Amino acid sequence: MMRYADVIVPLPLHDSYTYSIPSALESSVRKGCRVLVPFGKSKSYVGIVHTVHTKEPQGYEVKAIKECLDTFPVVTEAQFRFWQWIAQYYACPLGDVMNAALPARLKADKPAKPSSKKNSVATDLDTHIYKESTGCGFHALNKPQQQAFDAIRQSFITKNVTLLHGITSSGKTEIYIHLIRQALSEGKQVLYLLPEIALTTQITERLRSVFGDQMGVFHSKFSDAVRVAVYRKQLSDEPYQLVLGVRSSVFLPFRQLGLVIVDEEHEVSYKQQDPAPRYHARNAAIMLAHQCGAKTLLGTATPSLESFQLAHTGRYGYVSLTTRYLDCQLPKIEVVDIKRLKFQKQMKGIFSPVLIESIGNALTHGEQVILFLNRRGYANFLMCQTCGWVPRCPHCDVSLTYHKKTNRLVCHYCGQAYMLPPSCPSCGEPRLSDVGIGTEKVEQQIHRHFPEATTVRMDIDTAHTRAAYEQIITDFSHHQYDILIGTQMVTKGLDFDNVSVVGILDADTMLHLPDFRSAERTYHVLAQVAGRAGRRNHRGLVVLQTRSADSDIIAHVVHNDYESMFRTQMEERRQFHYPPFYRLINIYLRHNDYSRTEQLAHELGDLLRQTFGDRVLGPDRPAVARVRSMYVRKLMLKIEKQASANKVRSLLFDIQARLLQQPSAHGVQIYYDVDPM
DNA sequence: AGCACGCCGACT
DNA sequence: GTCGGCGTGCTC
Repeated sequence: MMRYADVIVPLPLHDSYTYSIPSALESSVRKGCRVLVPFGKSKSYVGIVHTVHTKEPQGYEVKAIKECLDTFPVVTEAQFRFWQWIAQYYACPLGDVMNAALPARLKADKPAKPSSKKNSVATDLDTHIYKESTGCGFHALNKPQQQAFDAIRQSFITKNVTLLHGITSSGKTEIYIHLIRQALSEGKQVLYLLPEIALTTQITERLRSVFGDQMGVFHSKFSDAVRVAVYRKQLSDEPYQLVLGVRSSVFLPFRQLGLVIVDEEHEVSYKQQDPAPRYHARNAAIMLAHQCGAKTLLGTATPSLESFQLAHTGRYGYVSLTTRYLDCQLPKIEVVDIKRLKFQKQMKGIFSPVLIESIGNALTHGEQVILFLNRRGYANFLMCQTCGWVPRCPHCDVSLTYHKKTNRLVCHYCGQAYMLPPSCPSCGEPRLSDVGIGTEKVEQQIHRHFPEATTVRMDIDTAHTRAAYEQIITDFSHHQYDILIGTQMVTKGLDFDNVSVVGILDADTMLHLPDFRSAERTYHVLAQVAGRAGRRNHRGLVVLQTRSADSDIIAHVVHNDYESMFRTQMEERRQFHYPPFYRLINIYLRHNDYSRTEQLAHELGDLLRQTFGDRVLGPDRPAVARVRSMYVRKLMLKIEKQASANKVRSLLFDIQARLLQQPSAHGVQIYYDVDPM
C-alpha cells in the first residue's frame, strides 16, 4: 500500500502538507526525519516528517518526497509534544515553531560546506569546549546557602516549580552549582537558562571550571555551525549533561532532563516579541520540564509579580536568601529630587551636586563609577523650537533619535539612519534643538566636569557584538576606565569589585511609560542597578535622581522592600484587570492601506465584542503604529485567569475566520501575542 | 514566506 | 505591439 507523510514546512502556514513516499525511501522516512519536498511551482524546502500513514489524500495531486536527509530522527517525540504546546498556546503555525527550534543549517537543503568550513567548525567548537573538568575544588556552601539548598531539595519533593528569591550577591550561582551536581550524579540532564545579555564569559567560565566538558553552551551569537554541533551532540549517545543557554535552548533535544534553572526569571527579554512564535522562555521552560518530568528552579533577586504570586499561593515552592555573600552591606541609596534642584537652579546640567561630589570622591580614591541611563544616543529627539516639528521615521511612526557622533538621526525601531535636515522642513527655522538626554550626551557632559576621567559607554551602539560587549566588561573590570556609562545592559548581574558609586540619572522615563508593568519594571531595574554598587567591606552609594522623589516605587527601592512593592502593584493589577489576575492576548491587524486598516480593525473589534463583551479593548494604535510601511492596529483581550485557554483560542479563530471571509478583508494580516510583555 | 500569474502604463 | 510594475492567491 502507498505510504504518505504529513510534513511540517518552515513557513507560517497553518495546514500540514501531505506527500507520497517513493518506495526507495520507504524504509528511511519516519517521524522526526528531515525530508526535501517540492513546494509550489519551483521551490523546495526541508521539512520535518510529522506523521506517516496510508490514507490517500483527496482533492489535489500528491507530490512525492524528493529526498530523505536523515537516517535517525532529528526531532524527538518529546520535542514534538513541546512544539505542539508552543503552537497551540501561542496561537501560531507549527512551521513558525520549526523555524525557531532548528538552527538554520538543519533547514538548508544543501549540506554544510565541505573541508575548509569543517576546519572552522572544529576550531569554533574548540574555543567553547574545555579539556577537563577540574572537579569540585574553590566551592563549599556557607550556612544560609546550605539552608537554601536543603529547602529547595525539600520543596522539589512536593512542588514542580520552586522560586529562589535571593538578594544580589547572596551567591545564588553556588546553589545552582550544587543542584546541578546533584542532578548530574543521578544521571539527569540540566538546562540552565539565562537572558541573552546575562550570558557572559564570567558565568560561563565559572561553570566551566566545575563541569568542564560535561557542559555545552548555546548562545544566539555563536555561529550556526556551533549551534548545529550542540544540537547534534544532544541527539547523540553522549549528550552534554549540562546546557547553559539562552531562551532558544528550550528547543534542544534532551533525553533525561531532570532540572531546569531559569536565572533572572523576572527578565522581560525572555518573552520573544517578533517574529512568531512569541513564546515566553521561562513559561515554556516550565512546560518543557513538566512534560519531561523534570523540576524547575526560578532564580532572581526581584521576582516577577506572576512568579511571586504563584509562590505566595503555594503553587510554587518558595525559598528566600537574605544574607549577602561575605556580609557585604547593601548600598546606601540617596534619593535626589531633581525637580526641586532644577527649580532652585542647582542642577549642573544633568547632574545633581551630590552626584558630582560623589563621582569626584570616588575618582580621587581610585574607585570606579557606573552611570545608568535607559536611553542611548545623544538626545531623545530633536525639535524645532519655532514650530514644534519633530523628525520622525517615515516607515515606523516613531520619533528619530539624534546621534551626535555620527551627526545622524536614527530610528531605534528599524535601525535606519537619516541625514540631518539643514533647516526645519516645516517652517524653515535653521536650528533644531535637542530634547532629553541619551548616553552620548552623558559622556560628553562627564568630560566637561571631569576632563581627566576615562569613560566608556555600553549600549547597543558600542556593544553591538558579543565580543565588543565582553571587551567593555573586561576593560572596565581591569580599571582601564574610571566611569562606565550605560543603558539596561549594565544592570545584568555583572560584579565589579571596585565600583563604589552608581548614579541613576533619570528614574522617571521608565516609570512613566504607558505600560501597566512600568512600576514593576522600574523596581526590577533600579534594584538591579543599585546592586552593582559596593565593594567587599565597603558600603556602596547609589545616587538616584528623580522627579518623582515621593512616589511609592522609589520608596520601595530605597528600603529594598519587595513585598510592599508586590502588595501595592497587585492591588492595581486587580483593580484594572491585569495579570496575574487576568490573561492578556494582544490581537494585531496589519494592512498596507490606511483607511482599510482602520475600518477592519473596528469590524474586528465589533465581532470580538459580540463574544467577549467588555473584555475587549481597542482598536488602538500600538506604540509603533506603522512598521515597514504597513499600518498596524492593536486590540487587547483581558480574560479571567480561570477561563479555559483552549475555549478562548477557538473562539478567537472563529472570529478571525469570519472577518477574513469578507471580500473587504483582502490582504489583511492578523496575528496574536499571548501573554504580551 | 516566496513565487508565479495577471492585468494596466511607457517604451522600441 | 511588448516589457515590466507589483497586487493577489496558492503552495500537498
